[in-house]
Amino acid sequence: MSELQQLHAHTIKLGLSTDTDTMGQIIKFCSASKNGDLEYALKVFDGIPNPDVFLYNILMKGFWRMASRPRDAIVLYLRMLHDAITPNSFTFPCVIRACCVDSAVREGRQVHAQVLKFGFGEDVVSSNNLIHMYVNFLSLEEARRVFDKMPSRSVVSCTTMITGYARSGFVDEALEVFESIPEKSSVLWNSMVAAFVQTGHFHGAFALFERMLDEKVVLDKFIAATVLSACAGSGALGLGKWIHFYIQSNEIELDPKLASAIIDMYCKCGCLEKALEIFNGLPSKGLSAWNSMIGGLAVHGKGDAAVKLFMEMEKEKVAPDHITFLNVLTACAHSGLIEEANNYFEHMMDFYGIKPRIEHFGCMVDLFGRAGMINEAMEIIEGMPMTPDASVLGALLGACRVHGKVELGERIGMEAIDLDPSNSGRYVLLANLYASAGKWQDVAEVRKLMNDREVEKIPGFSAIELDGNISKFVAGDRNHPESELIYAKVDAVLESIRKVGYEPDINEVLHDLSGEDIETPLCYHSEKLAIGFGLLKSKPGETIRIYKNLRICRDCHCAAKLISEVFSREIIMRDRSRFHHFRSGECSCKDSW
DNA sequence: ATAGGGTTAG
Repeated sequence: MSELQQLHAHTIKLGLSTDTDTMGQIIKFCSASKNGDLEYALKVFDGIPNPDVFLYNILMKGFWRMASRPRDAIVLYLRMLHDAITPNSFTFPCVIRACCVDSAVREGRQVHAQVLKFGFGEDVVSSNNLIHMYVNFLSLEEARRVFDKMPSRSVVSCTTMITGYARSGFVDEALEVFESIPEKSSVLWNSMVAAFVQTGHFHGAFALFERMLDEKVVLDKFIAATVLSACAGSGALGLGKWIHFYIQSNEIELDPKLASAIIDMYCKCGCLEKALEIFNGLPSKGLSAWNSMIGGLAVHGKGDAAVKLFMEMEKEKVAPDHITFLNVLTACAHSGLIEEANNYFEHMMDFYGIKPRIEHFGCMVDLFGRAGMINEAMEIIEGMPMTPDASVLGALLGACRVHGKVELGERIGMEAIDLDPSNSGRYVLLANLYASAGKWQDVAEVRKLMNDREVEKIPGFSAIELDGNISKFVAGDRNHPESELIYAKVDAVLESIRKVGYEPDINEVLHDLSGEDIETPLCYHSEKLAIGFGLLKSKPGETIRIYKNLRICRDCHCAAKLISEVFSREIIMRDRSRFHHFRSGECSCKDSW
């Protein structure tokens, strides 16, 4: 910047201080390069009597890109029109983006009209930015209308559309757009893999990734991060390790996001030690790496370690963000650290000035709910500055179910269901709550409501990976080719733990939280089939890792503890909300989940 | 003439 100022002084001496082209270069440097200075650019701009369209464009770019002042970019555009300067094809991408990041919906639509008025309706870049803007406004129909009207769509148009569909959960529409363009770039491939991941279609993500490798598309750091998140989401450790190895052997740069994706993958696939090893080995730990590691310790029930790591982070002067606190609070919730959570909740607001979001309140509700402090949980909900959403109420409903608060749970459950009628979990929770109180009539009514509304039940499954192959089991499943053997093993295993006191809890069958089919005998729940298969196929002493998409049921939890003791096996099971490490007859969750 | 668009973690 200092060299630039010297140069600027020089140009003034030469009498060029009002020369548009020369000043254009100076403003371009100030408002478009990394170490520029927007204020300086503004001063220079103000000294120019008749700025041309290039000057306006480049300064608008500076406003939204360098200074995050999108509003000023929009104002500058208005001034430009007022000065009767005709916009060109470079003008609109800037203004549209400014409307987009400023969430200026009304202005955005007006700018769209002007794009057409000035004759840039067929400009590819302007159209792509319009699509991006409407996607950001969550107005997929308008985005699609722009997309459909384009005389020639680029691969960028498709990528933007796919990303938009994915964010709103429309994976089929995304796939249709993906297949519609023959020349696929690696960015496009990545956006489609990410679309599968974001919508929870991990299988689709892996299948597309394989197809991508077949077509010899280069596996870059973006795709690596996306596939790692798919591995994290589905517990696919084998593939996750493969990607990690690939990154190392191809010397792909470990940027903060990629490092965080690797750590998160190891955490979510049950390898906490490996995650710590990578975390500790990072030459410089970005905020994202700290966040992932704290979050990992949280879901593994290591609240103390998570809190300690957070303190270390403060010592290293890394500024935490709202995710850091979400993870710290989650850690406290899963370890029953009530006082610490209260302190950090305050600390976040008072010391760091971070306003709690709805997720933070949800976390506090969960914390008190798990600890059976229902009144405190209620107080959190009543004190929230925003309307509680279904997930906050769902957390309280879960607590009511566990602690037998039938009346409150009934009221909260109804509210949560009304707010999000398509979420099957809340119906199941409410039905379980009624069942535990013996209110069978109400159980039947909830079931009927669910049927009438055609709410899709998520089938519970347990998955186990052995030698890189993933086997999936649902309750009472006989589809596995070795199913005879597996069932015999399960029977034998249950017999041997019965000798040390296992008794199937018949009463719990009707109101467990696992979402397994109620008709299936407890002894063939998917968790037990997966454990049986694991014992059958692995060597003595090897750790058994299981992934369950819903929450583990109470009876399976009890059985797993005993199995870990009788068979001297460590069993690491990830369920919907956390990890359970079964070892020597005990579980790391200390029976509160 | 100069300049513009899409992808990844928590």
